[in-house]
Amino acid sequence: MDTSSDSDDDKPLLARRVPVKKEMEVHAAVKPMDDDSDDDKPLVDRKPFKTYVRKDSLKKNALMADTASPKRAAQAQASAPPEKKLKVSPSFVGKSRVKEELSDDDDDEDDVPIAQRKPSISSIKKTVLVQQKTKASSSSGCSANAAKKFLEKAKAQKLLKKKKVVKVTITKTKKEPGSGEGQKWQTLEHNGVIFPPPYESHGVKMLYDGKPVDLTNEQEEVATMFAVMKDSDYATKPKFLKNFWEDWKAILGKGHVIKKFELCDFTPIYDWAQAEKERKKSMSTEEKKRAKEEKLKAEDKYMWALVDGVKEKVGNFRVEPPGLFRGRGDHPKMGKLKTRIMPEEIVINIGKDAPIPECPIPGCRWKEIRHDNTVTWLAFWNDPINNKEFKYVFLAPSSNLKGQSDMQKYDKARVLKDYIADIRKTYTMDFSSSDPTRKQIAVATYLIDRLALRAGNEKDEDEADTVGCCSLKVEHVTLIAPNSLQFDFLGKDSIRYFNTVEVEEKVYKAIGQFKKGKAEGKDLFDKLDTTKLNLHLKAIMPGLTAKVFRTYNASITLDKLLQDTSGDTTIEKIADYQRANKEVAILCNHQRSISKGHGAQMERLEGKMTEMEALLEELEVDLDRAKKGKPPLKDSDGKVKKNQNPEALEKKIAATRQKVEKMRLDMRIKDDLKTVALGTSKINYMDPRITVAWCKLHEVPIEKIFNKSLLAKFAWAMEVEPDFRF
DNA sequence: CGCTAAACTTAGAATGTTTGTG
DNA sequence: CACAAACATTCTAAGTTTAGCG
Repeated sequence: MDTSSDSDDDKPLLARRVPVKKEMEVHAAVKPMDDDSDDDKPLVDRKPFKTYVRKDSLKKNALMADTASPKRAAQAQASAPPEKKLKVSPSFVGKSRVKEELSDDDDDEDDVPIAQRKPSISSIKKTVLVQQKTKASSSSGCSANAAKKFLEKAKAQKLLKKKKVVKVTITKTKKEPGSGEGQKWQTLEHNGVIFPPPYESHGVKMLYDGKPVDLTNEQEEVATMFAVMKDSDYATKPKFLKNFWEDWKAILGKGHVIKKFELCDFTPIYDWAQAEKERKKSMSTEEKKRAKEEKLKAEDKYMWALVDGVKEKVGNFRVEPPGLFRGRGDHPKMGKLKTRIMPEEIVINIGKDAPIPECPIPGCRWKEIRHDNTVTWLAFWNDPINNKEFKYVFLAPSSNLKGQSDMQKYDKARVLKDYIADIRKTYTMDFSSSDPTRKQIAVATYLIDRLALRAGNEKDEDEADTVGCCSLKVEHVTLIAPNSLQFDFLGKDSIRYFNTVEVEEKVYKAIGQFKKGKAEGKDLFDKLDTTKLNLHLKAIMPGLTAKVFRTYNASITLDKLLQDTSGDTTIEKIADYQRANKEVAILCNHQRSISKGHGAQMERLEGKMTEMEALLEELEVDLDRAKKGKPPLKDSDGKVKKNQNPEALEKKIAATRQKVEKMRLDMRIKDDLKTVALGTSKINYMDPRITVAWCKLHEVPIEKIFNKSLLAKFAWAMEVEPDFRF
């Protein structure tokens, strides 16, 4: 595989992450790793197989049956034995309790209002269960000695391995904690959402044509939103300015003195805001702490929900404050006013028997109260920028509900593993299909599989113009003879995907054919959209959709790369992990912008480096002279250096050399990673069980890899065996 | 079906906090 | 101890997929 040349593959792989503006040569393809080692041989050589859906693989997958659709679930279960079991370690059941311990260490006041309420019947059962299990599994706590415990446990696990594996098997169905069809919960209590404070006027007057102007509160509020963005990139974008001006003008009203945007001077407001920032920064740590505590106390009741009697963290309980829309990339709506959301616009979802949260703004009421236990949201409102869309309030990633569905996501990807060989064979055959739709599906699937492209839905006129696989346009792919393709397009978040890959002859030809006779701007895959593609994928494997390939390839790549890590010390092991993580991030094209201090930081390191090298040279001279018995030279201040024996000098030289080497390496890593975002794949793509297992096997404390949030989010994955393979 | 509405996952930037270093 | 760099958290935009309807 082309991913194998470990020593120098960093460079070519990295070369792809090109900052959007710069052009750069691309040297190599990034390909997902997998264990199917014959995969890069011409796929044609493989024996074809008969049908899409193989009976033997169908039955593997009761668990794939799709969560949301009762109908499909029923079908899936009809064709597949429902007694498919899912292994769950005992502590899984007690997870929510463990999770709380994990995330609660900063405020142990569990019994805030919400928790005081009587638990529902089902929750009593659950709580008992939870408490029983807690003792057995309390090892994944996040306390000071957690790392030690983790290691001890890992060691024990390693030794005993097969022995005490008390696996509880539960029947896996689509139903979540609750029981009915598509039910997500039985009881749900929460306190609604918290609103941003009302606008407080600062009374600072902006200038119009050089003269101060009076503004109403509302006018001033919007002017301030704009003023404070002076230093951001948006302030230079014409579209942003235009959209802001349009919305603000409307608020100013017809007869207002302010007529022309060009005559507006917001600097007084900007200066005030800067001063305000400064003032806040200069508050004593005491004051800051106090303010923070107060805020926390006021918000505490909104932070938690009771789901089936279990206290769970709420994700985004804060209603988004008004502001100017910050769309990414070339977004047609950037700069538009995102208006303040009022309680009257908010729909609350809550258990039938739960008290309805009091509306925090006096004299207001909620838009609607629902009791829908087939969904997981606690509240939503219409997005003021795009009224057809919604903003939801969900539980935090550490919640049971989210954890369950996260695990299902990875389990689904693991099922794909059983199908992937056949899927690859099939699409390879279909590269030469005479049915044009089939051919396009084959090529699209190939790209999604090998390049980890996203599905690529159609986008509206009023969104940034970005694409994914199905929505690729003719100009996004260039043929490079003899058989390479160059991709250059803006994907999600307007992040550039720029990559040149060698592909199979047939793919190369097919792309050429798809492009032929089409003008720029035309769809490369004209017979295809994500719905059709996913429909096709579902026919191959229950629950299979385009995004599963990304999860699969990310996880399998991590799994593979972690197989042969060589680090001895913990530090080296962590570096090994990060290297693997980096590969995955590159595969998924996860980028970040170069931090603003990066250039300067590198220069500073460069300077230090030169310094050290100079020192090294000086030491060599000293050594030389010392060996010959000559007295040492004067140092830079003109003083005579103290005499040193050759042994000491040699030691010092060796140490310095080592330091220089380490620095060189650090610098390279820093530079390599300047545009690579490792976090996204860790949070969303790499099965945490791979990481946990690897940590156990290599006796690396899991805390070195997962921060507090991730530990809480991945509580469900903590008990895997050290020999877990994705 | 093909469309739109709805619900949920994934994403990078911005902001806040901790840690390392001189 | 001051400052910056690293790291963690928050924020909300931008995707994917599913549901439901005519």
